[in-house]
Amino acid sequence: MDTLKLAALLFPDVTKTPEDMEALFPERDLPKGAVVSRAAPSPTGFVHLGNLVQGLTSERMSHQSGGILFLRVEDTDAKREIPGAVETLIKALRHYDIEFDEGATVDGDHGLYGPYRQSQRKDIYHIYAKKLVLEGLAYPCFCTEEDLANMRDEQEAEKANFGYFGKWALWRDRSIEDIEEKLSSGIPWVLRFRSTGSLENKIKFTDLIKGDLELTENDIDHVLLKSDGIPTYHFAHAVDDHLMRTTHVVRGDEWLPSLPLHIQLFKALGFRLPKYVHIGPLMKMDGNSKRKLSKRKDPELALTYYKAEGYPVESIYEYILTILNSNFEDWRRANPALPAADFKFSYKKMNPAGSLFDVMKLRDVSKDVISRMDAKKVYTDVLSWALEFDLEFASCLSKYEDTSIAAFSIGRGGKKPRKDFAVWKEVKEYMGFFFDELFTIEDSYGDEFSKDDIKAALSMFLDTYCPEDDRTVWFDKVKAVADSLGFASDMKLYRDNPEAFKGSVADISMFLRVAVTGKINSPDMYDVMQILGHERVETRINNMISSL
RNA sequence: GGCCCGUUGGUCAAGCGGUCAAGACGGCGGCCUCUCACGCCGCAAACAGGAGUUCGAUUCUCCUACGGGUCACCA
Repeated sequence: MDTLKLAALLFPDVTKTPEDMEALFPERDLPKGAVVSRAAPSPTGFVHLGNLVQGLTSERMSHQSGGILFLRVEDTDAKREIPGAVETLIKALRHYDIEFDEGATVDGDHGLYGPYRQSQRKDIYHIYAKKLVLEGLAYPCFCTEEDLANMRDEQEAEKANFGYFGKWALWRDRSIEDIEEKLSSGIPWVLRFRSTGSLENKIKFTDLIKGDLELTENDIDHVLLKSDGIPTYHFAHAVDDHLMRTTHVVRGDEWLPSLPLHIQLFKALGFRLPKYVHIGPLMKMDGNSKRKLSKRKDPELALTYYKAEGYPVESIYEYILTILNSNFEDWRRANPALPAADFKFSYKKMNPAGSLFDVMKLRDVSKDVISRMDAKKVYTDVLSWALEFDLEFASCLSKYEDTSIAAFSIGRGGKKPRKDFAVWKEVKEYMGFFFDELFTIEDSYGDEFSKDDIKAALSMFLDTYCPEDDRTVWFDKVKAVADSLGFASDMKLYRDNPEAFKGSVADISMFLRVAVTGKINSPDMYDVMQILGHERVETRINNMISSL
C-alpha cells in the first residue's frame, strides 16, 4: 500500500506535522509531582453528580499537588449540541468550588494549550490522523450504516464477537484503487485504526484506584475520525491529553473497557501514557438490586435537583468527599472548623467498587454542615434559595431580616448546636411561625386537658409575663402557673407520681407553645418569646384564649 | 453472549496473614430535658460459597455464585 499517496488523498490540506505541534505545546514547566488534570464533560446541558465527583477528584489532585486543572469541552457529537450548555456547566462547577486554571470559558478560552473545545481542534486531529495513515496504522472505511447493521446481525447469528475486525473489516486491506474510486465519487468515509491486537494477548496495567489490572488486547478497528472529520472520543482523548500535557486522567470506570484501545492509540501515536484514575460508579437502590444512577430515570442525579431541594453546596461537597475518601469523616470530626479544602485528599483512599448514593447520609452530613454555619450565613443562603423557589417565604425573610437572623441564632454556635433542618426547603416549616403572614395554628390541645385549665394557664402566664425577665425567672413564673393549677412544677416529682397531678409544667409549656408557635414542637420557648416580642406574644396568647 | 471490574452488618466503610473484625448513617432501647432539635450511653447487625497455600486466613491463589460496567460514525 502506498501510504504516502493515501495520506495525500485523505488529507490534502494538512501541511503541519506532529513536530510542529510538539513545539507549539511544549511540556509544562511544573514542579515535580504536580498533577495536570482536567474535567472533560460533554456539554449536554445536564450537569450531574458524576460530573461533580469527577471534577472534584481532578480538582483536588491537581491543586493539592501544585498542578493545573483545566476544562476541556468534549463537543464532538454535533447531534447532542445544546446551546448555552457550556455556560451552565462552568457555572455549576464553579458553584461547587471547582475553579479551573485554564480551559474553555463561557465565551472563549483561557490558556496556552487550546483551543479547549474539541469542535475547534479538527486541524490538530487531522495532523495526527495523517501521521497514522502514513505509518499504515489507519485506513479509510466506506461502510454505510446499513453495512454495519448487517455485520452486526451476522455476528449475532454466528454468535461471534461484535465489532469491526477480522473478516468483518471490509476495508482494512482494500487496494488503493478501490479507495480512490470511492473517494472520487464522493462517498463519505470514516478513518479506522488498524489494530494489531489479539484477544489471545493480555496487557498488564496499573490504575491508581483499581490497582493492577490484566486486560485483553483490543482487536477492533475502531473509528478514529467520523465522516464529518471530527474525532471520536478515543482519538481525541489521546491527542488532546497528550498535547495538553495531562498527567492524570480521572474518569468514570465505564471507560475501563476501552482502555486497551487507548493504550494502543497512545503507543501508535508515540505518546507517553498518562496515569489513569478510574472512579467507580454512583449507584442507587432499585427494588432489591443496585444499579448505576441513570440520567433518564433518576432525577436525583441532576445537580439542579439538589439546588431545588435546597441542599447547601457545602453539604453536597462534603458528602461527595465522604464518598470519595473514606477517611474524610474522621478528619472532619477532628477538624470541625477547617475548610474542606484543607483535607488531604488521596486517590489511595478511593473505593474501587461503586458506592450507593445514600440520601439519609447526605441529610446527616447536611445537618452537620448547616449547624456549623453562623446565623447570618444561614439567613443569606436561605434567602437566596427562597428567592428562586419560594417567593412568599422570601418576602417574609427580607421583610423581617432581624427576626429571621435571631431565629436562626437559637441554639447555634455552642458545643451542641441544634440540627433542625438538612435542606433550605425545610426551614419554612421550622420557623415560619415567626412571621405573622405565615403563622397558623397547626396543632391542637389534647382532649385530656380541660379548656378551662388551658385558658387559665394562658391568662395567668400573661398576667405575670415580663419580657425583661431572664430565663430562670421566666421559667419560675411558668412553674408558678403549674403549681396553682394543680400541675406538677417538678418533673421528677411528676414522674414518680403522675396520678397526683393534672399534668406537669411540660404541659403548661405546651399550652403556651401551641398558642405562640402554633405547634406542639418548637425551639426553646423563652428564646422564641424574646424574639417575637411582648406585643406579638400577648396578641397570640389572647387570640388563643378567645378561640377556646 | 464476549471482555472487564467488584463482593466486610440494611447503607457508607476501616482492615492490608494472628483483631473480642473499627467507626459513621439508619434502626431499636435508655439517659438528659418544659416539647422538639442536640448530646450522651447501650443493643441488634457483616467478612457471598467452595477448594487450595500456610502453624494460622476477612486479608494470598483458583473455581463457583451474585452484582455492576461495557461491547456506536455517544461521550
